[in-house]
Amino acid sequence: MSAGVHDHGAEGVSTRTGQSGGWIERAEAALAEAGNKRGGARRALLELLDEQTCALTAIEIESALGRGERRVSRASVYRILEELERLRLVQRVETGQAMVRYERVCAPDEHHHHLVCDGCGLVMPFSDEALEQAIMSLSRRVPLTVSEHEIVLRGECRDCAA
Amino acid sequence: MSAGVHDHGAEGVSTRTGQSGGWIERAEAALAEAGNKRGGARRALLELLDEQTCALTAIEIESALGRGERRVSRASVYRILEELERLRLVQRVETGQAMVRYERVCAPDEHHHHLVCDGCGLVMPFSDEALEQAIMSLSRRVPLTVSEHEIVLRGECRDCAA
DNA sequence: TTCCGTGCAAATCTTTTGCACGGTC
DNA sequence: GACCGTGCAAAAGATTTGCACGGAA
Repeated sequence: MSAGVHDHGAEGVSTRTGQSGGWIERAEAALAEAGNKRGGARRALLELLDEQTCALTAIEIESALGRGERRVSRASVYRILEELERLRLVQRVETGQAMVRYERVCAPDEHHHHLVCDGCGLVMPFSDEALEQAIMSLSRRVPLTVSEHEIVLRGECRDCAA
Repeated sequence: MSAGVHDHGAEGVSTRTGQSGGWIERAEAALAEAGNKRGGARRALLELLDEQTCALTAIEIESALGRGERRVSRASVYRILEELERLRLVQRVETGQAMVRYERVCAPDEHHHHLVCDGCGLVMPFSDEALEQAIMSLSRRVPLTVSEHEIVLRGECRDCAA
């Protein structure tokens, strides 16, 4: 089937670094549409998120940006992420690690979930068609108008098991 | 199939209040086995968790106990939950609501996941056999020795939609 | 008697908020 | 010029830790 673990050479699934079908452009357009002006901090954050393979915490984002040429204050990181989440350009990921993670929302066909290593904290994306089918079918039978779902598998990664 | 939403009169699934196949007894035994002495706070917390239909936050646990005859300090709530989690008698549930929730771990056939209403914060348990199958199958094809999984469906509950 | 369980208060850490300045429109 | 975006510092919460006492073994 399609248990695609991204960026790990497994059964062919999209790698999602960089060219993301113009996520940044889409984001900037949506932001403008929503009546926002441009801003350097937000631009830097968008570029960082667009390069990511998987979800980052606010702290990781802050320090990643600190290393580059455009420093961004932590308050701005949170404010910008909040706005992006509202516009559904970014989504939160709860990995059970005491801090929320954020990642860009990509095209539906790039929809994925997460593997978390309890040992080292590594977070990896994966996707599986059968799982999505089960979720979709389930969503119709539940007393809730389901708008999103999140799945996390926890365990021990290969390095930690070695 | 079996999209069982507990305690909502849907297609027959276990209600899980009270008689839980002796969860408290199992817990006390495991605790003793691990070299712990007895304690009033922990006993009260165990009884509370055993009565629950679904996951509670530490704060909710503290105030629920505060209303009863045995008050328990917040620090103890966290320490006890931590110990119970280590012994796999309790599990954390990340509902994306800024606070971690905890619930007792019951028999495998009572294994369930959660529906969360974005409107009012209501958390409901559900279980689905097809979903578990998909997860099990998937777990074998992933570069991680999977020990647990967590699924959250978010949306709008009937009351909030009305 | 020894050691664990618990309460209390202080410390940590993530996330949020208030305010002021500077840039965008 | 008006208003938004951003940095800084303080505030707000949840969770954790240090310490001392009382109960369990």
